[in-house]
Amino acid sequence: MTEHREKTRMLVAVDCIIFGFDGEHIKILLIKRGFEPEEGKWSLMGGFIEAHESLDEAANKILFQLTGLKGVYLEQLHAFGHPDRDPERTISIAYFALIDILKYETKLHENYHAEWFVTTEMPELIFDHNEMVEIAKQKIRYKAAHHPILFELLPKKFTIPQLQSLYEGVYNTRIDNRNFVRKLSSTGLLIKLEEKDKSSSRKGAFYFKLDKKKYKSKFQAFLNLVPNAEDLID
Amino acid sequence: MTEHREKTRMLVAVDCIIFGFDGEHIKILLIKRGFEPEEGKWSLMGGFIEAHESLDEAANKILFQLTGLKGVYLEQLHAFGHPDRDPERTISIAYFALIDILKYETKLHENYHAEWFVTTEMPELIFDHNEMVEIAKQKIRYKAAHHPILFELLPKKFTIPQLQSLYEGVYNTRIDNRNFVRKLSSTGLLIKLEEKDKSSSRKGAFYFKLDKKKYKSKFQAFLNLVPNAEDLID
DNA sequence: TCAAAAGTGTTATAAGTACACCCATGG
DNA sequence: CCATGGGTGTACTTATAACACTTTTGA
Repeated sequence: MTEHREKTRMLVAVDCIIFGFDGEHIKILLIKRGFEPEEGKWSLMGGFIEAHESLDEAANKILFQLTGLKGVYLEQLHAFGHPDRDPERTISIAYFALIDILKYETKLHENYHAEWFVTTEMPELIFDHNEMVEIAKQKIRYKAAHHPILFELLPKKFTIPQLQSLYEGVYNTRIDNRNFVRKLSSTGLLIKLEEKDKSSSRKGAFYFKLDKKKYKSKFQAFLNLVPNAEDLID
Repeated sequence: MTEHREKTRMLVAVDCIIFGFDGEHIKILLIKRGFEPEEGKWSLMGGFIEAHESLDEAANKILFQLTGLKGVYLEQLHAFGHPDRDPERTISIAYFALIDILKYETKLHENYHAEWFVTTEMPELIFDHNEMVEIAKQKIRYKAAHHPILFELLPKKFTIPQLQSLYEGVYNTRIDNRNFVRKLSSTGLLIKLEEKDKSSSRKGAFYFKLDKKKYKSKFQAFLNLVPNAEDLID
């Protein structure tokens, strides 16, 4: 961008940190590499940027290759560029995705030897991928403290107990159920359905769905669903 | 990062959005390009990543070249990679810096034909640099609503009226002085000095300095110095 | 003495937190 | 009929917002 000194051309990659929630735990989708370098080791799904595509396009493509999903929540996280982060000089732009784990097509697992891992029990990853995952977890905790992104991890209809255990999982803390419900309903984001989910209790828990209009309009508002959401790092 | 298809190597650049505050306005430091491409037009200061350096190192180097400053606030903003953002395919990692405009060595202006511009009266910039600046302004508004980053723009000693007009400038709003002072003192970040700044009133305004220990420890805390800090975009 | 900016308190409203019991149901 | 998880209300504390007058001083 400035004067012409020697211009070093480099590989530029995109790596995706894909989060899902199975009703109990936050999980990350990893692949066991069937190719060099580092064949046989676990890594994030990624790929090189091609000449014709933008970063966002590349990230969406990679996400689609592994999950079969389009139009899901995907956000640029950070660019990583330590000279020795990869055997050949490569800059990687990391993205994180939040997907409904049930929409994910399990068949695609096999092509890529992919597997979901609970975020607290992850294998060693190649290159700086462990660092990327840590930064992504931090970012989600930071952002979800004020914006309703965690809904992206849930199916269209979900129960309050599910939602609460999602927040409790992300923040590794117990949340008072009465305060949680009050804050939730003050957002006006939820619409109560007739139907109940009877799968996890005799009484059953009512399903809710998102009010999509309000969701879009309040997406940037500060919601504060998480108590004591201080000391979070961006 | 995934299977070997054709690997396209690209130029990777760093561009710096450098913010300063002159006591009245937030300003951005731009250079008039003395080199191709786009010679004679205004742009951000930038440079290509070299083979041996990390992204942060490159950004710090570029900042130093233009300002003579080291160790100032510098944060990665976003990676830009539209295929046609630049005549030759280039990925640019944008950083933003917050500097004390008085520390800046004016001599360096001349080497680069640099000039400070009020953020509301900026010239047309090359490539996607206008977009970068917009995103940087947004980011600062978002971040400064909860974290005390704006102190990075002030000299070691500063007055409350200066600080307030800084916030008023960033958010383009008037802030109630009594509420502002109360919130400020509840943070415990400021230490009152004996000395007064007599330059802008007969009465004079007391200088304050940052309590650096508390500043570091509270840097991640949510401070909420900005009223109605909602509807801010990350 | 007055113009111009600095500095200071109170009250009302809203939000957050802590806390414990009843409800509905299937087995 | 009882064990299990779902659902609800109240009182207290804290934070925020609105609001106007007095102080200091150099010219």
